[in-house]
Amino acid sequence: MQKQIILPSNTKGQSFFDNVYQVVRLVPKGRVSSYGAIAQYLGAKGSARMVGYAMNAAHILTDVPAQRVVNRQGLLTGKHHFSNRDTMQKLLEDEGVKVENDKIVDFNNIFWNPSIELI
DNA sequence: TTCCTGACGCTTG
DNA sequence: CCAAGCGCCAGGA
Repeated sequence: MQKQIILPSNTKGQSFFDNVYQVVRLVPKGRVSSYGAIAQYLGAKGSARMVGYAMNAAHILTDVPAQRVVNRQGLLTGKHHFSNRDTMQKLLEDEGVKVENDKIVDFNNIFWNPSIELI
């Protein structure tokens, strides 16, 4: 039921950012993804920065779970962009994701890769 | 239009 | 293991 399909061809006309938001919205609760994985899924392999930049803009949107997107090491690199320094961690832990020292515990196990999870 | 700035990631030393 | 360098490219000034 979580498996949804995002057609790249359907993103035509939309900005790269909107594309990113769609993927982020599909990250299941209790799971996390990475900037690079999302970028790769969108066909912008070396443009993980763009995903991060998109998250910065997503700050104003309420339906984009930006806390579920971290860097490839599982570090909460974007925590400073939330209202409070610990908001990101709090949101994650509230979803059952353990965070220790700004890093997601057992990151490899709860990592959600759109290129694999989405068809 | 050009210049600058990034919530990144990989390679090297 | 840690640090630095480079590539990536969409927006805003």
